[in-house]
Amino acid sequence: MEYSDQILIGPFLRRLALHSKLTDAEQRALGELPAEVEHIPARRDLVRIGQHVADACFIVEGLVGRFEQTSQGQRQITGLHVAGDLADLNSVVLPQAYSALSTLTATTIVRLPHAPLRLLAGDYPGIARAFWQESALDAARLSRWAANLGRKDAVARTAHLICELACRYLGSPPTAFDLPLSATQSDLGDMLGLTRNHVNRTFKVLRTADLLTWYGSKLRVLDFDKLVAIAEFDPSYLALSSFDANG
Amino acid sequence: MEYSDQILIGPFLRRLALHSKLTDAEQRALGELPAEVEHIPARRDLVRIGQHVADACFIVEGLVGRFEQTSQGQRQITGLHVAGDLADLNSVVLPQAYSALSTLTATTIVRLPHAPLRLLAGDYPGIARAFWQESALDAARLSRWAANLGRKDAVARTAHLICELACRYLGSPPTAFDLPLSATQSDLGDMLGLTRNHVNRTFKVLRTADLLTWYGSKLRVLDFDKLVAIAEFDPSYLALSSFDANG
DNA sequence: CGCATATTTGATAGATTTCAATTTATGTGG
DNA sequence: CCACATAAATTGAAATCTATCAAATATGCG
Repeated sequence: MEYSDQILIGPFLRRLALHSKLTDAEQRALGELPAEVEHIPARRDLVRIGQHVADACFIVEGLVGRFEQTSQGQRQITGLHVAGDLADLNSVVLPQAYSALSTLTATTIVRLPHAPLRLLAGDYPGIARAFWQESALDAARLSRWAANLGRKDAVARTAHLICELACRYLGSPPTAFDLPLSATQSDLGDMLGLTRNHVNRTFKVLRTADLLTWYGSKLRVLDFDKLVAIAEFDPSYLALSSFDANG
Repeated sequence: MEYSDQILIGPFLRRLALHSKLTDAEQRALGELPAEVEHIPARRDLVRIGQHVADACFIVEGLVGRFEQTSQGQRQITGLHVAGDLADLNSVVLPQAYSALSTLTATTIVRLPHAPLRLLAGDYPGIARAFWQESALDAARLSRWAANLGRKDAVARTAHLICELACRYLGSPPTAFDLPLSATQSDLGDMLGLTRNHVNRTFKVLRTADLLTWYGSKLRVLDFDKLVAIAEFDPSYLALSSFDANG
């Protein structure tokens, strides 16, 4: 165990508390969960489709994607998890995985066994509700992600992805900033439902319009507001405190 | 009140019991929820984006869609709810709606106020877990829906939609059957991320291949297995008992 | 340096949208 | 039952977007 549990789970606790009111006892109970850090390289499966999962992955650092795959080997990323997310909390109530979970970058995680999570949810209604709410937010993000794939062209779709990621990384709408998006353009294609080839062209368009630059595997956003406009991005579905209060 | 509550909620109870074990007391408590039937015409909003919702909609009969919409008036349907679904159970923990909910056909619903649902979830851990699980299944369907939009062409996408709907209507994989899909091709376009124009052409392809017929607003599937093959459809994510057991 | 991987670019084919028009259903009032 | 109005389905042609194939250029790494 490298850090104290409290420090690890802290960001997630803050996130939960943001939407749900947790009593001191509930917060303490969450903080006492067993936690052992694991360092995982990029491009590794945390969960495979069909696997019977026995723990949920808390992301300490890094970027993790939710993958669907066709038999042809085609992949579609349907959601992302950043530091502070409890990536597959769903698995507590659905142990059989219907999507895969893979690291996009080198990632530090903590595996939280289902058993104590179930006990917590059973003993503390506030925790049960907070967990359920996380799944509901997951669904809200997935729904928006689907709308993106269905009804926006490559440029707007890409802009929307960048906006979502920026807000979730920073917790607030930024102006100009660096996004540690160390994913390849292939990965971006899997997120956007585009070929890596077309991702490249699309980024070129955004670069030419002076909306962003792309150096190394880091993205610098130059004009967030214009990206928001192109993407028709409305951050309220992310339920981040910086944007609006949420009951 | 037109029917007894038990009869109304019955299908949903059976669905819940399919995944989660509920005690007799829990089932009884659910059965005692207040229930008043409402008949709603096609093409009406049950929930608008941004609205602060105070009850969840149980679908007794009909077809309801989850809508995302762009400012340009473009719409994308990201999921469907059929008879027996508790459509926006999510709203119990996320009262502010991030997606709209609209009827696609004439629909009979029961509005279940949040307050008693919250009490039930607080008093009975089994119910809390069952509700959470419904949200998790919602997320699983949304993820697959997104993958569909991102990585399949019009024909495969359409085939997949039909397969999902068929399985959810019938609860089991059918051979040849009628699908009461009384949605216009425009609505289908909103589901599939296609123009109504291209939906029409796509159905023509499926018809020409003798996979289905389309008369009135009813769909007859002629070759379910071939549709499954085209769609690369794997029903396990629907967690219907007829396909596989689910922990 | 040499290799592997990722990015960039070009040319072409294919899929889908858009615009436009026609035909076919569906409903409504007389 | 008919005439009419309206909405939906069907079809066509052109424009646009994206994928596919192929190659060239960077970039990182041992």
